[in-house]
Amino acid sequence: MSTMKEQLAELTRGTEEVLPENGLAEKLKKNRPLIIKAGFDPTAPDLHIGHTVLINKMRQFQEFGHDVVFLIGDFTGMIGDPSGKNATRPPLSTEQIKDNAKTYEAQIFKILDPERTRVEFNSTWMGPMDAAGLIRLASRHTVARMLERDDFNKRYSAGQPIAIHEFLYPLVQGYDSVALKADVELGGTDQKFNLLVGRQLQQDYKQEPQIVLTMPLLEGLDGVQKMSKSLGNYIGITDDAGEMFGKIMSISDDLMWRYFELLSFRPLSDINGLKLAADEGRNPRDIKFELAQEIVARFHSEKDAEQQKVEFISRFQKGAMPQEIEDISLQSAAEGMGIAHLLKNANLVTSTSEAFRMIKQGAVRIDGERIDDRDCVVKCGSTHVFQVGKRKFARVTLA
RNA sequence: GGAGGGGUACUCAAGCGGUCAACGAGGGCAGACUGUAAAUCUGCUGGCUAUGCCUACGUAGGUUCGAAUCCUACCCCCUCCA
Repeated sequence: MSTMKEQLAELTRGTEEVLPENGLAEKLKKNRPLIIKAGFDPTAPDLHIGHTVLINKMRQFQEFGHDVVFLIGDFTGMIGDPSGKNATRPPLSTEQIKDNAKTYEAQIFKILDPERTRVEFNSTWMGPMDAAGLIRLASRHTVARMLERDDFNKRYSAGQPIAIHEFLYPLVQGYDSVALKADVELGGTDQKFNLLVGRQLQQDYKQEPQIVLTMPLLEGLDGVQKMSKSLGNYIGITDDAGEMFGKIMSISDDLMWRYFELLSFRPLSDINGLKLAADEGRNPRDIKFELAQEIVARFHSEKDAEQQKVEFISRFQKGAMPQEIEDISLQSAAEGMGIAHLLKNANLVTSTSEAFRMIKQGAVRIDGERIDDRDCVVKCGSTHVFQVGKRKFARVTLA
């Protein structure tokens, strides 16, 4: 059993903020399992490793014997949030939410211990609440305080509209903490305000307010914008091992350190050692290997991680063809098929126009030989490896 | 309810009768250089049965030899006033 001090050091590692500052220590002094809450949106069951920053933190709490609640905000999901740009986001059905929850579980249990994770839905208590209850809840907070929230504030002073229901979302989220009697709530830095509303509501409901612990939002592969599916700069936790390994290897050196800090389970002393090694001339690429291996091992296996490293070295350091190339069979009515059509039919490009463009730019190879002739025809009864760019390969048999 | 502003490709943003598949920027993709890093340079960035054709500037019509550009109606968004 670790001392409280050690616990505290581990639990605050990588956090953006802990509010109030000494609160967590106070809670830990209680010497009982704390209730740790973290809320998730039911509409996006496909997690990427950016989300795991938070889940990793949940895991740490779990390791110290605390109770983790994975809260799915299905109530708001059922209403459907009409704010934002894509106005017609359809409300989710109960069925869909159940499916999404299953998907969530399959993904988060690669990190969390299922035995010690409670999955809850806020519709459990929000569903039965009537209009009077909601108004009572709304009376706990003032417009002025709502407007303190940064984004509301900006929109308000910029004369942009804020719909009434947007004020209700933080209240509902805060009420979730009341319903769960949360001791600690984890969230991204963007959630800070909402998490603080939880504290206030708990006090109103005569509970000891939760500790708010915010985690930074992880930058995406571009290193600038936050990781998100819609920006396409993400590493999905269901990505296959090769893809995952490759994506990690493609990040910049600066970003690598950020990922070490937020994604690695290795102790800080280890990471500092690696930084020192880099300063002394060790190739950052090799350090990146270690990161890639750790992450791939987490979501796949040690064996996969090792294999991907070997594969990576042969592919990119020695310029070999990939080990596994998808086999595709195509039929042709004529005696052959034009290269552009073949590439399109093999899904190496999205259109024949794109195929022509790629050829023009020297990105297309057949069995390693660059193709310059856009009218090149591949004869039937042959099998060749086609390549577009550095990463797309297919072994096509033309019948 | 009234007044005004606006809807252009992945995003922002020009264009306001032909030379517009649509300037420019960002993003993305590809090539060179590398460590599948960054930075930098270059090219590309609607589709097709491919040196031509087809579809695209909110939607539907209209004027015109010709429209993203003009007219009409409609839809949507935003701001201000009430």
